[in-house]
Amino acid sequence: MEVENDKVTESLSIQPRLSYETVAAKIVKYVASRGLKPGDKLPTEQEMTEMFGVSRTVVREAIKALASNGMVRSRQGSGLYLADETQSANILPFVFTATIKPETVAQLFEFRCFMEKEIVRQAVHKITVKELRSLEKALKIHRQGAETGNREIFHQGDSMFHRVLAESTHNIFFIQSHNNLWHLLQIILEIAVGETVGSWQRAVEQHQKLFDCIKDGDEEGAVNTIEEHITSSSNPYLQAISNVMINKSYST
Amino acid sequence: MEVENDKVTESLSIQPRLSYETVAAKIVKYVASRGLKPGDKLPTEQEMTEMFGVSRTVVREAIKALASNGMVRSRQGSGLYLADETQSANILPFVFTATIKPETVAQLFEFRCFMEKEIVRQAVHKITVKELRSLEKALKIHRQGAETGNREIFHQGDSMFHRVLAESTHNIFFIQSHNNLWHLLQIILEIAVGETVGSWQRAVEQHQKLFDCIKDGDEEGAVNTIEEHITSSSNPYLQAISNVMINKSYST
DNA sequence: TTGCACCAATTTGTATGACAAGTCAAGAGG
DNA sequence: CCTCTTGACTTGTCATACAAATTGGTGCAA
Repeated sequence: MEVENDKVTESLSIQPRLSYETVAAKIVKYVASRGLKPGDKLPTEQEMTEMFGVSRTVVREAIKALASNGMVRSRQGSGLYLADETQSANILPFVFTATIKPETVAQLFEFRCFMEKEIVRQAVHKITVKELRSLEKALKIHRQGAETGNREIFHQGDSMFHRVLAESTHNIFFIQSHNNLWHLLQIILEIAVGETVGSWQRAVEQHQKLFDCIKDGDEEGAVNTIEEHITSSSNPYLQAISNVMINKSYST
Repeated sequence: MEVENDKVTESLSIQPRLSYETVAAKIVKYVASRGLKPGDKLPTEQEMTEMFGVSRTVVREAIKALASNGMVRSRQGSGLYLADETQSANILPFVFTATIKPETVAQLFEFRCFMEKEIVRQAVHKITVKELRSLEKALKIHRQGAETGNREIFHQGDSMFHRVLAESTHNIFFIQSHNNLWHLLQIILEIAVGETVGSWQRAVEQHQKLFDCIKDGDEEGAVNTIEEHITSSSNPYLQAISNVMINKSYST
């Protein structure tokens, strides 16, 4: 009974026990109360030590914690700044590599499919003309990469297409979630494969079809297409990860 | 063209610039190569300074970065440990949107509603008996808090209920997304309100109804209930935020 | 005046030493 | 065998010092 209670309290983390957690919370509060925007400058470490009455060590650890979550960015010689909203955390790749398992990857794709379907659903209704043009541009790059066999170009088009799609929801949380997911996919791609995954041609066709559906306002068609797209692209990933896991000798 | 290329490379961010990032990466690598599991002990800070050839300062900042991502947990006097499964590896962090605006909060609730509906939908099918018991326990705490007017107890029950719900999806990405959302809500609650929001009694009733639906396998009823729950609880937040924004003089 | 190089102050990054606070296990004593 | 104490060990915090990078201004020269 008591144990469970402790667990709850801990997970809430409303009462930070450690000093650096307190300071981190205070920094967040400071930022919010001042209405600071991305790119704005934060007080210097020295000023914070005075503001919060702790040593520079603690302030720095708090900053590092926030930085690893992608909230602040520190520039040597210059100062601390609020990071760009859409930017994702920088420690994230490292953490993820430690916990990657075939099971996790399967969950990832389940989650991604769920997210992308909603993104597409919203895109059909909310996308602007400008975004539609960007989508078309991405599609063009994507196709060019596939035809010329240029992996980097292909990837760039792919990435841009999905990014614009996410942005067309005009909801920062969908955008960030998508960014994070995409980031993780890149890591998996890098670790497991390093080579081409699935059929490039098919991917381009699916993007084209998706684009047409969105342009025509065909929600059902768009959702079906994205689902097919995600599903067909997930299998190669899963297989690749399995292979990597097998090859690696895990001494338990 | 060159710039764009750099941007892509940067977004992959496999090359940490700062020392503490390098060390963080090495720690993760160490963990992965040893196949360490949640709960396992890590080398001491002292050992790490020797392993990586850096000062204890850097090692500690690296640890703090990993800790804030939920990967490691440090216990004073004891040592460093890999965090529990559910807590480990905060893979999907929301970059805290520094500018809390009514618009952002509205987006947050839209996103949350979308997420919670799916969580509930999955919970109906996947929840275990044990989790159902935990849910009931949370409900009991929640009600007790409401009846006695104890804000902390009430909140504890509320938090536990939703957490168990998320865990019942058995998908780490849903769990983490929920954790992050909840965390954001806490911050907003603390900044904007600091007091009770909405009707406690109604919240308890909705949880009870949701519990019954899940127990009976009534997916549609459960989804409708959670939607009603989120919607009815979002309005007070939005209003509170609006008030805060108005009261605060924002000199742009 | 304008442009350039230089310098000095500021700020973050890293290293080191010290002590406080908490944990843990071995050993003394019953 | 059990309990308590002690002391070594480990993380938490503080203070200081210097390195490295940035920034803004100063002064010289064209």
